[in-house]
Amino acid sequence: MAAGGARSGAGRKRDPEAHRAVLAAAEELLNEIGYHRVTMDRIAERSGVAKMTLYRWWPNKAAVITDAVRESLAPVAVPGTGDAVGDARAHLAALLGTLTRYGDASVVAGAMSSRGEAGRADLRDILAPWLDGLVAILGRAPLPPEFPVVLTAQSWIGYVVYRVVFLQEVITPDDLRILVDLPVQGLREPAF
Amino acid sequence: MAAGGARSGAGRKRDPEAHRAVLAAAEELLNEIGYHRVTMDRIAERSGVAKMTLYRWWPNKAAVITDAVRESLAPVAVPGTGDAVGDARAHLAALLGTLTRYGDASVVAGAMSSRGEAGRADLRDILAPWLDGLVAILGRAPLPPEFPVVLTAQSWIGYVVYRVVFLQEVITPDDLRILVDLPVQGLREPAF
Amino acid sequence: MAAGGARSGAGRKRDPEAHRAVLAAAEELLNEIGYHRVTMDRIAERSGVAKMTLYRWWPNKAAVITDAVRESLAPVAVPGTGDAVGDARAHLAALLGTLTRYGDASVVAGAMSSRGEAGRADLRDILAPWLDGLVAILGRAPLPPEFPVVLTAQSWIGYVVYRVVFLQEVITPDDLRILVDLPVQGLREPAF
Amino acid sequence: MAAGGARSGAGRKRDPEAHRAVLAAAEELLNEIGYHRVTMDRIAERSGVAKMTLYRWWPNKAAVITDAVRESLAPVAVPGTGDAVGDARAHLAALLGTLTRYGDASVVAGAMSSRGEAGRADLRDILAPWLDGLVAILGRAPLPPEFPVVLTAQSWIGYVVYRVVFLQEVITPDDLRILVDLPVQGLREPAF
DNA sequence: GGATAATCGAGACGGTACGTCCGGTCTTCCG
DNA sequence: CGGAAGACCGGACGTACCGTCTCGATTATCC
Repeated sequence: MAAGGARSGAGRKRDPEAHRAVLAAAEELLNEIGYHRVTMDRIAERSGVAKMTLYRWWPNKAAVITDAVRESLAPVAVPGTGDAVGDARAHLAALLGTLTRYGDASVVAGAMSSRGEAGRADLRDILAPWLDGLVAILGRAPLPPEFPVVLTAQSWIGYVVYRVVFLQEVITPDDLRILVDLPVQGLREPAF
Repeated sequence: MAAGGARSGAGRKRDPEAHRAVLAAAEELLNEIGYHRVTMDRIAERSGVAKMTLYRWWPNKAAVITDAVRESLAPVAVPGTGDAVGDARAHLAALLGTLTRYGDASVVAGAMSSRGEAGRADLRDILAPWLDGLVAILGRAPLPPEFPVVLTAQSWIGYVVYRVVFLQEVITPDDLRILVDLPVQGLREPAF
Repeated sequence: MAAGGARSGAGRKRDPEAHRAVLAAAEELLNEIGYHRVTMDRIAERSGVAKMTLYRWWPNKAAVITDAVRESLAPVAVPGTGDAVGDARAHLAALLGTLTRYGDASVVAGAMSSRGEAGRADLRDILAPWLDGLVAILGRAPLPPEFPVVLTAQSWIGYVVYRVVFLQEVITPDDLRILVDLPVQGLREPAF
Repeated sequence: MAAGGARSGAGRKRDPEAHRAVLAAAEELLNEIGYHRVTMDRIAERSGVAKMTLYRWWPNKAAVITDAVRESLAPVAVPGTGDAVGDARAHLAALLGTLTRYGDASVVAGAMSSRGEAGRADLRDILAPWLDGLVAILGRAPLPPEFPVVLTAQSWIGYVVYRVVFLQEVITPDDLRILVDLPVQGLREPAF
């Protein structure tokens, strides 16, 4: 227009409450009815946020769920008792608990992946702290410098992901004990 | 009323060509446009088979895709050179090739899981030969009897699945070498 | 596909009951809640027909309503008592009744027009029988051959449409009597 | 809406330029993309006026368009040559030009009607000067006192509205000549 | 060979969710 | 303190896909 007027910088601010309500509703619904029955309409209804607003901030359903899951996960706390083997076991047990928090973790993971590189980045972001934690634990252990710390941690996480997320099998504490001992035992108790 | 008439056994026979055409079309489409853009209608159109016929033989889309994937995978050939470590590496490399055959393996896996227990059984069926192969290879190695053969094989497969399917990372031959050496090295070169 | 199979001409037949139910539901809703509150979803729900089926047979809401209106209108019966003036009056009164059948005829007409040429063709189709009727009535009257029969009929219909549809005014029987007498009176009672 | 106004004393004065810009933008858009594709957002964007400001002055979209149309229409000038028949023809020709100014006049009319009584009042306001003009012209003609002046004028306007707005037909000068002669000819040339 | 059955291609159908669009209201900040 | 900027709710839109359901035509088997 011609006369007077405000420049940019104006405009209503994004409602943080709406953002929070959406993620909360999404997470509740995920728990209650499972991924494939969660609907954008249902999220909108439950959160009291208009569907249009959902799509203003998230490109699609998978993105909302991803965000909700990430938000809902407790921050990863790395145990530090000094006993590397025990810490690793505890950390993996915690990861296991996280991965079984939602019934159909593999469906959720598939949904994330379906968003392409962005989705996989989300997946990496979610799993990265766990890897870092294991690496830190192993870093505190008296291992030879050439020990493949990262790869070991990856194989542990892989074991858990593979059995629990992919195959929905049950991992026992014993399994974790043996798993952690596997690469380290050669170092601790050299032979049989 | 009971005596007369033709009894069962009559009727047109199932067309085996239709079955083959469906799986071929499904696999092509999976390669070309990715899981979530494959539709039953598209499979029907491409294969020249009526949609109704699809549903006569498969309960749903995920089942068709699962079958198509299973069919398309080369039969698992377990190497048997006698060198357990080399065989394990070769076998894992082959698995790696299989898992990267379809761009979005994790989406497919998620889709399978979304079918519930039946889908996970399919997933297990597909992965079981690989596990069995590794177990067989390890069984031929000079390992102490209490060595956790199955768990070791699972951690290997887990490592590959986790990095390649979940995170879409690249696994190098070196990675595989280190991975396989990890649990075994303590046995071969007892101490430092 | 390869072997066996049916040729074209097959396929489930269009369900005539669905077609009928849609138009009935649309007409009911039009009467009950008015054009702009009629919704494709509501039509679908009321008729028990899937929304997708609506869009298979009609391009949009306006087309459905147009069809419903056309269907609901009683066939135009041209009176033929021999008294041209009386017949014309009766015919116009009937038209008037038709046009006030739906509260907001001009909204409906606007909706039809919004479909472009196709919609205007529908409008013409609906009004054409009324014009033809008046022309036929005038054709039976003892008028000089150069009398502008069609134009007269159009001016009569125009009068009714303009006042009743556009302005939502009330037309009295007296109005109609005077209207019809207007162009004819010069012929019947030559001068004043 | 027309005048509206700034209140007493304090505060910034209402910007008349904004008012003008809105109506100009609305009218341009109406010409360019047609009624149903004109949106309040587009009017706001084109005019540089905030949407909120639109709704401060006009109750809804139809009102803005109505105002824009009314503003854009040239003031009705009633011809007064003394020749009633010629004047009537000229006046109707001018009306015809006005009604065809916007492609989809019936859509606009429908939109106005959709506002209920208020909208129809707008419609009447727009058309009233034309009716008054014709009545004035007929009032200057040497007609018998009982001649239905208003009804005649209405039938003329109705003829034009019906054919041009409703059916989007073309009206020729000849049509108008015959139309006007119709009710009057009986008076001028009593019989055949 | 004729009746009986099962299969197939074609495609309409009910249902459900998607992602978009727009009308109209409300909030924030700038000049 | 008026107004531009723009987020927000509500609700309809038109599309896509799933899995079911007729059709009519096409084989096979059995009597």
